[in-house]
Amino acid sequence: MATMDKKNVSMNDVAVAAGVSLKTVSRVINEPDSVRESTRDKVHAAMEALGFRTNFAARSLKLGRYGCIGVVLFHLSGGAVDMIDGIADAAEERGFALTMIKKRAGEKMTLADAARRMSQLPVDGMIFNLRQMVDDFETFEAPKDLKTVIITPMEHPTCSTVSDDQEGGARMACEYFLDHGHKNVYFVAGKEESLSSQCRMKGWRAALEARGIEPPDPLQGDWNADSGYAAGLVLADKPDCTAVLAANDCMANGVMMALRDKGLSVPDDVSVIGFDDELYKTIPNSILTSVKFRHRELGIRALNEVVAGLEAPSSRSRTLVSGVLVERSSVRDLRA
Amino acid sequence: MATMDKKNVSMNDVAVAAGVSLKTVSRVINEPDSVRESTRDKVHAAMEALGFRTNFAARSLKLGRYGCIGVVLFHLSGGAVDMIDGIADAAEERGFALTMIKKRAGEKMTLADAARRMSQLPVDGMIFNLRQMVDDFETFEAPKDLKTVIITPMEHPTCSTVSDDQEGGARMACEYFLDHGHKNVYFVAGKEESLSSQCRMKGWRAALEARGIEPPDPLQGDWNADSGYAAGLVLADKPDCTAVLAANDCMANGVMMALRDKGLSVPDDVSVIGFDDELYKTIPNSILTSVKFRHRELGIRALNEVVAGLEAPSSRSRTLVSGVLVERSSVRDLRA
DNA sequence: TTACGAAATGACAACGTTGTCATTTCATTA
DNA sequence: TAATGAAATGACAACGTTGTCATTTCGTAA
Repeated sequence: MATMDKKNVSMNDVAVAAGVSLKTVSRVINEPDSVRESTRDKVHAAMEALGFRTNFAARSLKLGRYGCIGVVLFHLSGGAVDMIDGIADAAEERGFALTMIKKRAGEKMTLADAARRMSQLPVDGMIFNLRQMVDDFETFEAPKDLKTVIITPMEHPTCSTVSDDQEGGARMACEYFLDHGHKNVYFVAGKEESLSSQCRMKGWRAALEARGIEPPDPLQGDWNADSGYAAGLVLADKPDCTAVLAANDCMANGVMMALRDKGLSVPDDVSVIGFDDELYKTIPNSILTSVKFRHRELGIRALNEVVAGLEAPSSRSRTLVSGVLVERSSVRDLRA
Repeated sequence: MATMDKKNVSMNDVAVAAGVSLKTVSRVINEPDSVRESTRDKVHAAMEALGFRTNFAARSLKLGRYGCIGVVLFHLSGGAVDMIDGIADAAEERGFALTMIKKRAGEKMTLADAARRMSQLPVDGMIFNLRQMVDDFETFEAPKDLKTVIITPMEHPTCSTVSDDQEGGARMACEYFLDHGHKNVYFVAGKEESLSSQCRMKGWRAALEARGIEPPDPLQGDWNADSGYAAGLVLADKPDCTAVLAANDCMANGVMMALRDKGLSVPDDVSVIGFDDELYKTIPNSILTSVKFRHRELGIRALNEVVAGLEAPSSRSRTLVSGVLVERSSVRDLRA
């Protein structure tokens, strides 16, 4: 009555039970067509009965690959969900699993640290999600045998990178203001160390300067609504302020609330554009025009780039995923 | 000049280069104290020179374990970020990496499917993040050699589960209303298929019934502000409505906006409580009292439960992580 | 029936580690 | 200096797969 269940059922156990050779079991799994149907059935029955599952370690040792892509999260923010979603879906589709590690809060992790850790894990290639500066960014060289893609707005000298076109998105929003007859655009920045905020600011500056407009001093925020509100109070007192670009929707909302509290109307008195297009989730009948980035697409591209690099020892590439301006009614047309 | 760089550097290569035996190299890595310092240095030098990194597959094949915990995302929502964050941090701390797979949109994945896929991957135990019902929930049995923890508000007959105490959180909010002198509480639900919404509703019902109050019909929402706004318009017309519990903050905000548009004041005329405590990010000077769940803690608990099950072949357990009522000023005290 | 080529199956080595046990080297004491 | 035991090192097998090549079985035609 005592069924002695062995710890791990191996192919050999299955082979013995089915009365065939080890190699035949292997064939049933990897090239079933090369095995006679009657034999196949016996083997399948034995596998079922014993509860066999192929051993990942042995298999990948033999094959020399894992079928896993590493993901290093230097930073895990809200937008990261959709990106991970994209990475995971694309991986699934191409038959890969993900191996994930994360920088701990407070911990200092360089690209080299991440690469070192990853290369001890079951991983054929890797993706770094990097939204802030890191010490060895310029000097880092990826392991030659581990295709590495970095998700970051910065260009890297040797690694492939993928990014939202944050700068382009900001430029687009600015030009939208200008094309609607606005003569100037104020900017509310996100957290200072955030690369996203820096890029958005850069795009804003570039767009204004391209039309010969001197950019006013940007206002410093911290991504949250309260900092936007504070900025809005300041802006409400500037008579030349007709257009405000806020580095995200929460701050944009803060700005709008402050303007309203100061007796100004959006968009009649002041026009506002935000980023991320997420205000509609929280505010009913939201009117905020916003630049939306396709984070999911970003993840998909990153994963595809890694997988491509696995097959062909590809060179460095740079992918930009453009943003989309979601138009609502927070921008007034000053022409005519 | 042509340096022939071998594809993979093995311990044997290092051993030859350092003039020691294979086993000595192994020892330098796994039990450095048992190796004379001079030898150790030679080996380290050789490892450095050749760029040696231990082979994950071979190592885990020999050891019979991977040092990885599997995470299955049946569902990837906003709150999941913090949970993943917790899982990842706790894993890091205990020296584990994560292996992740995700249900694709539209795909049908049962617990058995997930377990089957995972057991072919490098994984010592696994965590399922399950926020909706799944066909084989009741009948599922986890592989005996793979400790399985399910993050879900439902109790499972054989697997350990971890969950926010959603029901308790809703009860807490309700009682808070009642303790402040309210005679009844209306409820705005989230998406119908969401277990979170169902549990929150259950807690709301239970709290009212416990005080002999007949719960009014709940209003159906879809998590977004607009659906909350619609509910708010309806509630504004109910003279007996002094307290509204909305299943999340976005809908709560929608309710508040509708009430305001109907000329009612929060909290003077109607009191409101939400869930998740995230409105303050989007709304400046937010007054919304909200039940906050500690998703990060949830992830940590889940991971710890898995790891504990690895060491001691533990039995089934059920962990509830309590919520916290973040008090602001959206509830009026009707006593006195 | 026999011979033949193709299809199906099997024996054995190899992947790169770690565990077991045997052997060598070293420092210490008589 | 020789004897002793402890410390350091090494030889070899084993983990569970897959690749290579040899062998057996089968169906078909002479």
